[in-house]
Amino acid sequence: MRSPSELTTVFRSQGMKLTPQRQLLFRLLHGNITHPSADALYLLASAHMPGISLRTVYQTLNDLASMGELQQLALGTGSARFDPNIGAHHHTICQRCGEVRDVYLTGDMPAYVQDLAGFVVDSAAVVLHGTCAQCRAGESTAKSDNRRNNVVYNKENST
Amino acid sequence: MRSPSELTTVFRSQGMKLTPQRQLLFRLLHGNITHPSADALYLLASAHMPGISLRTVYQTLNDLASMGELQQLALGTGSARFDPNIGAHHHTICQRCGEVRDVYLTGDMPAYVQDLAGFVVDSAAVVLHGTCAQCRAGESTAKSDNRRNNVVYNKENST
DNA sequence: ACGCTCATCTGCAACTCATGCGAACAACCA
DNA sequence: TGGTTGTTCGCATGAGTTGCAGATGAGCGT
Ligand SMILES: [Mn+2]
Ligand SMILES: [Mn+2]
Ligand SMILES: [Zn+2]
Ligand SMILES: [Zn+2]
Repeated sequence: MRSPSELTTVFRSQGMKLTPQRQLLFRLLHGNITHPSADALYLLASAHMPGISLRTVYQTLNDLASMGELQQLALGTGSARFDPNIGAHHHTICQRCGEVRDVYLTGDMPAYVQDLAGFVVDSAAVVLHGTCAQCRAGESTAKSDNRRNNVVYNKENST
Repeated sequence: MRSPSELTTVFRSQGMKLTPQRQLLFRLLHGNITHPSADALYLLASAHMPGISLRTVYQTLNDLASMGELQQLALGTGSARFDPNIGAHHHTICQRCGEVRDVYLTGDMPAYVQDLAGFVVDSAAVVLHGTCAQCRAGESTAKSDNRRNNVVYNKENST
């Protein structure tokens, strides 16, 4: 995803308005490596702008995704995850706490044993399911519903 | 997934009952390569046993999945897909019609550029997003909601 | 600065997919 | 055949997401 100031230019050039809600979400998403869900981002945004609506968060996430500024990940955790890192990379997901982290693989996909019967591949997604170090260390810190905890406001984006 | 007769033995040995609903679903799933959703399987089952409930289909799919007889795929198409093929393999998914097909890859995953920071991998899933041959051929045959059509009762399992 | 206009925001209803629940049912065994 | 108990079914509920329409306000021309 491009920087908030670059997005400012892009949005203006498309006749779109620069609302405080959008500006906040731009800042919260830029450089965010937590792969937040819409709800997680909503909680985070609410701390900075009480009253912002979940609907607006969804709206903005969808806008950014359809503009190609965000990648939408469907990892089967119940809710979609959004990723401002739109470069080629893959993910690990902890089956216990839901944390998603980036993984960069060497080389390309292996060759196919069978031909794909005319199927044309647009993109390949590799998802490594497993358990993160923190969850393996202690059960006490890893509750079943701490999926929201993995959204940590990274200092770089702080006001 | 094991054969219906094998599952009969397994279920009985676990104190579970062999209802007609379960027997039908065993037959409809065995060798089924369409990766049906619960709803798609429900529609198929309803043709053979009018009155069977969607709830029972979900129940049986979950039972089989937790017994390790089925693989549950979260491909982000809106609903979970169930796969009686529990061997190591991967999938293509057509972004237009939702068709899911098996893909077998040569060799193992590429080595990781970065270490996984203590993350222990249980399984790796590769999903190739793209467009199937049929959808590329003609728009006319590929409506947006023909996701249900991809469940074809394969002759081998016919009564 | 002011007012106009139209994109946006917000709250709520609706929708899809999946599960919880309890009464009716029926497979299995004695 | 009758009783026990797992199963089925219908409906309510829940999570996640989108549709909708009135209120709001950003951007622009004056
Ligand atoms: Mn990522
Ligand atoms: Mn498969
Ligand atoms: Zn974890
Ligand atoms: Zn297709």
